[in-house]
Amino acid sequence: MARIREFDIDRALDRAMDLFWRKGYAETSLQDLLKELSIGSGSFYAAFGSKEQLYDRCLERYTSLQGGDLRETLDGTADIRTAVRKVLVPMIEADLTDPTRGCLVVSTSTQCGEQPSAAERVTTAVRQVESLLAGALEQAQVRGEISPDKNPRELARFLTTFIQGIRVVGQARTGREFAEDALSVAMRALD
Amino acid sequence: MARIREFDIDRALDRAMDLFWRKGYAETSLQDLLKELSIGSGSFYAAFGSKEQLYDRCLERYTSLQGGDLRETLDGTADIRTAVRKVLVPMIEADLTDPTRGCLVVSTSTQCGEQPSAAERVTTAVRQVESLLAGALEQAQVRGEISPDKNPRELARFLTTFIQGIRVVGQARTGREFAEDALSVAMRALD
DNA sequence: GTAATTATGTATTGACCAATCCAGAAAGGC
DNA sequence: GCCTTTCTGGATTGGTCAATACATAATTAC
Repeated sequence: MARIREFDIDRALDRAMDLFWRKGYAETSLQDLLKELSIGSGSFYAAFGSKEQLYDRCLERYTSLQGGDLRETLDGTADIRTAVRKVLVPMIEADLTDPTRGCLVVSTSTQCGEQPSAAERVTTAVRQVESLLAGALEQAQVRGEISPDKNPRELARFLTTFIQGIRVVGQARTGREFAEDALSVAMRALD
Repeated sequence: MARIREFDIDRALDRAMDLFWRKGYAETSLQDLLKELSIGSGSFYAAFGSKEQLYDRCLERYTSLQGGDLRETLDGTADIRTAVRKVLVPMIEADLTDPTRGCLVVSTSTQCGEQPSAAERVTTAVRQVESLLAGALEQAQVRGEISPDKNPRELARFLTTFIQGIRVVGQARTGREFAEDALSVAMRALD
């Protein structure tokens, strides 16, 4: 019927997501993207519409991947405290390894406040984290790991907020000890 | 000796800081700044050097003002729990009133990772919050408001991290209840 | 093989960007 | 009044931006 596309859209999305993640929306120019994806502008606009639309798809992909990871960790770990640590420690490590990267949701929330679709995705992402944590905490409470007088939703909202904080101080380069001290206090909220 | 400057540098700095705060670094063009400050480009570059240098001065001003407010609240409030609430509740309220504004330090940390002077100011700002909180917590411990087996520095690092998280979820528009639930759990860390 | 359709990449568009230039204005020294 | 100095703001610079236009290449249907 017609000429077939020479590049893999999903691979391109992954690469674009990674570039936005590293450089941020404003600092990533179209030329940067074309170079990274090794395609021309014709192909770019035919496939993605615009830089803004591509960013939206990348953000969607990011939150979907992050949500999947979170769900997997929470579902696959017996003890809730171990599970929460399994979620948070890799974040601390990631920020130590590469402080420029951070979290795409956090940077979107500060950079794209004027773009409605991005703002909506940020809200959804935070709500998703809240809801996954709340579910895991409820189950842990049923298992008796969490005191019956705790409120799982409150705890989930607290942990969600704390996670965002960890991503910020991670980028602030305050070091491992800082984040680990904060984490050890936060963990006691579950007791 | 020579012609005197027709605008007040400090007033201009305040207005510029406010503009950067509302729109972010990348989204604030030089024309925006010139219009906001009601000056021409000649005066601008004579007074501030460059957009980047101006941003740095605005950030310095912001952290200095925020630090002063924090110190004042902590010093001027007898009970540490009341003091911490007095710090956090207005932040929650501010994010509800104007979710686009957020915190200049948080947005700088995600936007200006490549600019060394900005990154350094972010680190300093976070360290300053940590240190002010640690001082207040130590005093509270001496007064007997905080259990002797608590570590003030750990608590300060925790609260500092949590504050950054509050600023992020504030921009994520998850609503008042979310932030207040998170806060009520966080406060129990002091018990 | 020809027509129809879509992908590709270069060249180009108009807008905007931060920053500089420069001619003139305003101030004080003498 | 004149000279020196600094401020002022419009005009201009060179560069980059996202996006489009278009000629060409590749593919399938028939």
